[in-house]
Amino acid sequence: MAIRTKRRTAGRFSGESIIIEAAWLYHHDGLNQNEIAKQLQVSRATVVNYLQEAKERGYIRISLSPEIFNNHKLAQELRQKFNLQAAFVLPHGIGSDEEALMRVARGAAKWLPSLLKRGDRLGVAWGRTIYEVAEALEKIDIEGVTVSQLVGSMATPYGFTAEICSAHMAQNLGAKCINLHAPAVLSNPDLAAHLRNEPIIHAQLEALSHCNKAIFAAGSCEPDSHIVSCGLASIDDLEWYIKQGAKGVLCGRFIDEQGKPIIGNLDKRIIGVTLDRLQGLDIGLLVSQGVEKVTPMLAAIAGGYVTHIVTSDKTAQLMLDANN
Amino acid sequence: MAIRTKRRTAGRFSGESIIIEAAWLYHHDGLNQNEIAKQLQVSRATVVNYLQEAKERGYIRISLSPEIFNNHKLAQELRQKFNLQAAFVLPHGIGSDEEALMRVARGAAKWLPSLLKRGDRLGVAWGRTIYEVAEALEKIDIEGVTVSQLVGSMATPYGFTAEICSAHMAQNLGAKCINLHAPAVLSNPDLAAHLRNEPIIHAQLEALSHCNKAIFAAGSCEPDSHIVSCGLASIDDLEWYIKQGAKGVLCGRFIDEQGKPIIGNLDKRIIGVTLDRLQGLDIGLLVSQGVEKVTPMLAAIAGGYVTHIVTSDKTAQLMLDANN
DNA sequence: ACTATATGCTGACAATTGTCAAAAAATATG
DNA sequence: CATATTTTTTGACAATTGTCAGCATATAGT
Repeated sequence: MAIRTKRRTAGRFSGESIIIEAAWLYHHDGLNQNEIAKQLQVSRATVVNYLQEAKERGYIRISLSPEIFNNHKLAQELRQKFNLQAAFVLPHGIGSDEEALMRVARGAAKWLPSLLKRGDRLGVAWGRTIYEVAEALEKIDIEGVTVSQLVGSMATPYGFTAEICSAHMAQNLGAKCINLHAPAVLSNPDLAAHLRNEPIIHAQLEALSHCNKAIFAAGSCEPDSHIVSCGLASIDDLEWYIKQGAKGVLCGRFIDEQGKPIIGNLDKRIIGVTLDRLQGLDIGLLVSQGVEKVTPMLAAIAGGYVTHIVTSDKTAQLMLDANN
Repeated sequence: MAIRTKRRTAGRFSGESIIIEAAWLYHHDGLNQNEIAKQLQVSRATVVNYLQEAKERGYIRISLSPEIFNNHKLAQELRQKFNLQAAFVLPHGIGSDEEALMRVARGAAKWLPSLLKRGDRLGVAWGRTIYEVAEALEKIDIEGVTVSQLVGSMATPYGFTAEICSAHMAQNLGAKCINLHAPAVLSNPDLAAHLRNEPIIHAQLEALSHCNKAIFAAGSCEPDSHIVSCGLASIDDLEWYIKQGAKGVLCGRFIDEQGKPIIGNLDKRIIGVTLDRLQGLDIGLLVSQGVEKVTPMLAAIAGGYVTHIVTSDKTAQLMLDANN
């Protein structure tokens, strides 16, 4: 009785499994299934079976270029875990945190225009990151966009102010710019209250409270935090807020783990948007990067201020690893 | 005038190039082009374009499992470089040369049946490798196959002889076996000549000269070569042939670099096939493996005796690297 | 501002690939 | 040695994917 191999062997060219031969001809030599069927003397349907088996056996690996797609994967995971509309994860790269920040800022700048459409009113916060986004923006022109400065101005040792952030952004977006002609923080609550009632300031605050989109960064509550080094808060202020459970800073306001604003002495002296105005926007774009920003970012997300996010892969991974 | 990015940006989910998003959805999430088109708000034709660009840009890598396909690739290269009908390259593996020889022999045994069809007359040479092939053959039954012993018998220290090689092979193939009832080498040319004219031997030699397929190994010309250790040739014989340019041994005959037989004292005393009979066969299956076999194998191929080859990846690579 | 050129997008059609039930072949079983 | 069971192959059809000419939009040049 003739005993033969069940499955046909290729024989013709390679002696190896006909499955490997089919996979080779298809993926390496680029033949189509008909040509392969003819060459291997089987039906085309059989070639389909062989190719599927080659896939199942793992002979063929379709890998998505990791450095490109890993970040995309992280973005999807961020999107899912935090219920965001969209996320953009950039490679941290091998360089310093400084370089990563620049890359994230450039990424946000590249993305921002496609998130805006005519008639939008964009609120712009202030900080190093936002400044770099504004600088990195290529000059484009979307009709009828208005940019609003979300917090008052501040003299900084860095040479950039809230005014410059929003002005540059408006300039590069070809947008109208509404600045907030007031200091970010005053020494005295009463003065702040009076200033808020000044007609010009009142109008500006009114305008920014009608923004439908906003771009901001998360600030950390660590002692070397920006909010202290720029002079907005004193070390004592910071310690007080931390004692109250502050986990981050958003537009000059301290927030707790759930993203709820912590109202304290400082808040009464600040001229700027209140956080309730930043909830439920069409787009709340959080641009931040770095280990120390993870907790603040999570808090901001928990508070419902964020619909879109731009960050680095490293930061994204830390956010995903955080067990909450 | 509104200046926008030329290509639509995905915006919706990832901010990254829409091309990456399309590639991701297609290859990772397994969506089809219609679903992707709907999701990205473009036509399906555009999705096709995106996917093609992703391929061109190298975002998607389809790699063929190297451990599987490398040998297939080597086989193809052998086939091409040496103008062979087919090649079968087996992994040398991490073990000893002994193990590799066994693997190659088993590979040849697995392949051989698919190379035979009814009515074939298969010439079988002799040697360690061929013996292992005969042993490894699974018992099958191809009608009307005849196996011929290509060279006379020889007492060997290994306990296998040309007779056993061909007999086992015939047995496992369910084939008729024509043995050569004579010693492989005689001490005296005249005696050999007389023996060749003996009717029974003459008939057997006549039979084997009508083989249409043959299986053989290549022997090396090194001092520890099998042809010496088995007693077919003396060291003096070997040295004489090497001086004449011998590069290998095929069926007991010395060949030069071009595969041409070198006729010497020994040839007149041998009972066995002459090499001219091994040229132009339907199939000449060379089964050999090992560094020291590279030169003999190349010589055998140059002589036109080989249409099919079974070897190890290591050996195949050396053959391909040889600059001729 | 207007036209020229390039680039990207689309719809309609062509080609390729996937599915599935049934036939054929191989193997197991009574 | 006939029959049952499993595996492999196949043909016909369905779904998916690829192509290409023409259209729309963007950029460049004057």
